[in-house]
Amino acid sequence: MARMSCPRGTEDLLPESLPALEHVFHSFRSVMERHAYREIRTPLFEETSLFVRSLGDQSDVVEKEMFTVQRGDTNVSFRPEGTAPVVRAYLQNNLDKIRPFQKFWYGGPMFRFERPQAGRSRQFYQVGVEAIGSTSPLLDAEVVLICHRAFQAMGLKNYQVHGNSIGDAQDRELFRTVLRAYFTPLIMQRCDDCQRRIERNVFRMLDCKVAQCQPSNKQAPRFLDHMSPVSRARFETTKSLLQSLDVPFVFDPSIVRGFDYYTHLVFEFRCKDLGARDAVAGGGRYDGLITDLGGPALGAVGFAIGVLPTLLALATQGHPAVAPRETFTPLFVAPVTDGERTAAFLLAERLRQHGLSCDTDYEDKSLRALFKVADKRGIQLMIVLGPEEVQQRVVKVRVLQKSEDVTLPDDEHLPTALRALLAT
RNA sequence: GUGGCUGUAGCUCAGUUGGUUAGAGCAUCAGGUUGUGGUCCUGAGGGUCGCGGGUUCAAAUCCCGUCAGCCACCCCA
Repeated sequence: MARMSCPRGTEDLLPESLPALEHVFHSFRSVMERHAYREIRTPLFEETSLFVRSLGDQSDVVEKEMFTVQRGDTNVSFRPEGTAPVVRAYLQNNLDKIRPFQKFWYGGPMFRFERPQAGRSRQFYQVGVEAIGSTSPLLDAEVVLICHRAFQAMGLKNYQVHGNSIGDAQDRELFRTVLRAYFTPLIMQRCDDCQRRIERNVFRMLDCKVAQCQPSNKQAPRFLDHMSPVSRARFETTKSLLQSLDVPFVFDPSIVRGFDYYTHLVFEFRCKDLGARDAVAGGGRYDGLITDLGGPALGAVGFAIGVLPTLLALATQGHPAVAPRETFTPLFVAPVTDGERTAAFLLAERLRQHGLSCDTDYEDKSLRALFKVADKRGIQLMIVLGPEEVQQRVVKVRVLQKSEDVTLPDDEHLPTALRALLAT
């Protein structure tokens, strides 16, 4: 039988690599708590219609990237992103009536049926926030700021925030018409993709990388010039606030979100130490989504950080917290002969009952072999239990770093004595 | 979904124009020291050369297919 492997685009996170993941999650959580965001957990799958309604039935994600399960008349999909589920939970639990403004954070796996490449897999991890119930431009700035603070806490360097405003739905409808009018006479000069995009997603044309499309992009109308004064003013407020807070924010008119529910601020954090796929976080304001899902007209803004791309960037930057490493256990009980194996097992268990992290041998290894293993694992104290120790009701403790042996009575004070030795 | 590159031990890689039992370093295990680690020395285990087919007296090596990984698109958190 062929050896099994995990499905394409998924990976096992082995014990050595989990400290890196924890580093990201812990940093994120502490920044969120400082800013009064509260954790929310939604199911890993939702009714498919939630994503169809929120992302749009013709978006690529809905059309071909969802993991969908049909059983009887139940049709669910593994969540491809975190925003729609949180908004759904907000509305379902009547939070819009109880306490309309809430700041949430969440973290966990998302799923998309995509072709895997570096920083992109079929099960990927995100941490993110959704601040629901306010249209304040201060909140726009806060959300970008805390993403920046989160990356600072993680120790990431070399990144910039690329931000843009796409106005409100009205602004965008207007601009769509303006852009189409501009591009239509030039369409024959554009690449094949752009010829499709003019109908499907005309905003993407501004972001086209094909050389032949560059000249007509340079002359293209700018969104900011066609936006209502109110929309433009709120973007200016957010932008200057961020600049005064030393957030590395740059205006980038090519940032365009694919989903219809986005309004006003859209942004992406990009790290230079990644390849072509250089985004480590993305987000924006989505004032349209809550009504799309049947709720009242409330504003909301959020972002999500890609955990694995962030880890990749931290790794190339040589950040020590993300290097693979052994899990730390300070104590090890080593039997000298086969006669003490059971006693060693029981002693280890007794120490654990006193709150000490402790391991012992399960492979019938020689004492010499146990010391070699202890050294590799960074054990601090080796508790040696041989025939003589058992007879005299003592243990011999080797302090590995100092190469010193200490004999301690094996009585009710042993855990305290070991704790004292660990502290030195 | 499209295109390109790669695929030899757990890892990093050698492997001469196709030629006999496919190698090294690291890692693992055991021993040198039968109650003591980090250094050193000795030895051992581990590979149907991604998989399938073809060419050939002979294939890790050449050809085709397939799968997987990587890279770039498409698209996007």
